[in-house]
Amino acid sequence: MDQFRALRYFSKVAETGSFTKAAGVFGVPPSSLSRRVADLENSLGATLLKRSTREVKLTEVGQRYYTQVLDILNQLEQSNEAVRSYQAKPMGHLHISSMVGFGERILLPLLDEFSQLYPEIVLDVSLSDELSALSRDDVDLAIRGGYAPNERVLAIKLMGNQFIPVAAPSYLAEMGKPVHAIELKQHKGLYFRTPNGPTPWLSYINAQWQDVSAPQVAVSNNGNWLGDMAAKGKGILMVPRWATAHHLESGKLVELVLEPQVQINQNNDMAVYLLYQKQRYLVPKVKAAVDFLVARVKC
Amino acid sequence: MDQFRALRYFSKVAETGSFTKAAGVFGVPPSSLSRRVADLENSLGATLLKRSTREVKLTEVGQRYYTQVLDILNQLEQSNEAVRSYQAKPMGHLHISSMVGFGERILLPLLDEFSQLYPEIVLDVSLSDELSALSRDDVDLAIRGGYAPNERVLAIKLMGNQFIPVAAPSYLAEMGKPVHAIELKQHKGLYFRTPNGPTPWLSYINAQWQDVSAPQVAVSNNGNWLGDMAAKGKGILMVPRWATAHHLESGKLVELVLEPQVQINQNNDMAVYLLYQKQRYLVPKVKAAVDFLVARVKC
DNA sequence: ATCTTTATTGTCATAAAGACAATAATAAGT
DNA sequence: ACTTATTATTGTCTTTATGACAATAAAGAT
Repeated sequence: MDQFRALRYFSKVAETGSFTKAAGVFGVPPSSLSRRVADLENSLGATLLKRSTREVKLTEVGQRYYTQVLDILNQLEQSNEAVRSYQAKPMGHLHISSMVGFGERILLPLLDEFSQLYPEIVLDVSLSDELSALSRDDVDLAIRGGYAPNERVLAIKLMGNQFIPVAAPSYLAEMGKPVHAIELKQHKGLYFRTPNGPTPWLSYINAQWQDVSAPQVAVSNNGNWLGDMAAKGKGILMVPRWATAHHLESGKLVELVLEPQVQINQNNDMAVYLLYQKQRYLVPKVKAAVDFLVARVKC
Repeated sequence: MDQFRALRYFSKVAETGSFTKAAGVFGVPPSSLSRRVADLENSLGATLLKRSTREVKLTEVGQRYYTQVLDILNQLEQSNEAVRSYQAKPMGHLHISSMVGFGERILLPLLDEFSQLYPEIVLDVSLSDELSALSRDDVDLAIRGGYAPNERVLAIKLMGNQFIPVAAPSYLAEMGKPVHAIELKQHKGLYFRTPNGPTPWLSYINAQWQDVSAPQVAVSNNGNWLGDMAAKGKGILMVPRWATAHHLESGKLVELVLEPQVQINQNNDMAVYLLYQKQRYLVPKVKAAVDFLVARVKC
């Protein structure tokens, strides 16, 4: 039995819920699929699909098997793709998904140069703070603030992602410069909205984590706007150092040194990670992009 | 091309470093492996193996590919094994749908023991008197009163479902004990509401079926409540023997012996059936439950 | 109850893989 | 340097597996 074919047939039938539709995809008569799937079920000694004339549904085992088979077929396809493109030069679509802030400040400015280096690569960049599934999908490279989701994905730490409190000199002149973390509660706060809600300000005071968030003046998922608000003296903002470097240099914002430290997360080992499937490093376009980004960004 | 076969051949050749040895493992001539591996290389457009007469070595891509392929083949084998294991021992979700009365009185008390017997089965029990279509719903087992519905479903008669008239001694003391069925019309009736409406009382009098229903005092689809009403002397109730056994034993209700017999249906071969779908490959969890229930419940 | 859609089965045609012998290539032994 | 032995590959035929197409059966929808 051609197991590979049987698995593709089976998973397509499961996906479409119909032998006829799936047969259409492969350009063969439904009877072929029926026979191959029956062979497969026979070899496993289990019923994978509940058939009726109107719909085809997965059984319980079928559902489990389907999930795994889909994953296996995907991996195989990726491995094949990697080998096929092995000796070709970097080309084709490269889908990069990045956090918005990092994308705007760091990634996009670099990509011009990358495009010139590899003119045959068509860039497709998505900026979003939602964490997209790297695994089964169409994303070649992802840049995220968290850790690797599974062992098939490789994570390279690009840079630290420590959030620091900043404010405009004018704001500090008016409201006073806070020294102890607890004083923040009397200030005005500008907040990032992550997919999990606005990020609180935390500080480790008297052997305990305390929320020292100031009253909200503005909340947004747009870092630029929050930065501008802060520069206008509207409040204090917790922001990654790399995202506000230009404001710090120009003097529009200054870093607040607080005692004890204020963070937005109990573990302060936040970092920006470059994620990709390790089996895809063989694909020239992926390798080119990974190498390029690591060379340019990594501290 | 049977890609999995090609992959198995390829990886065995890579592992043994020889077409001849690998061929021995599969019990086919080396020429077959040579052809399949060549096909594979052809389809990938890359050379995976460096051949010489003395040894076969992996190329650089070949090495990468080999590692990934090995992983994929392992996963597939595991998935297949998982299915076989599922077919070998009772496990997974078991969805049982039962009539309310039977479920409460008989089924649920038994299921604790069943759970202990088969800890890997997760029970999902729905109690309802609607007759859910066994085929289209995701019900593994159904318990219903009535007759065996159709071909594709296997039905096992668990117990009789004959309805008998019962009343409280206090009620009989007050209202008199009916002897002939026709007298019931002068009594008070408690009625089940089935999905088809309240069940009438029927009796075969003078070679004719007659409705001998008493005026309705209460109608409900809740057997417990009707039983309690009857025990309080509110009226006469037609109820399955198994559902009122406890009241009969405690003497709170007594069975009425009427001439001629009173039934709720013209055919008196009502029974409680255990229904499950006939499958090509027997699912252990279903078999376990069927066997268990038959052993415990069947008279 | 009838119709329509859909999966399955039967039968034949076609394509793919295996078997076996022959050949070519290369490293080892002399 | 020459021979030998081992091993992969190629040619040809046979066997097996898959596809094609028509016919049948079953289940939901009208």
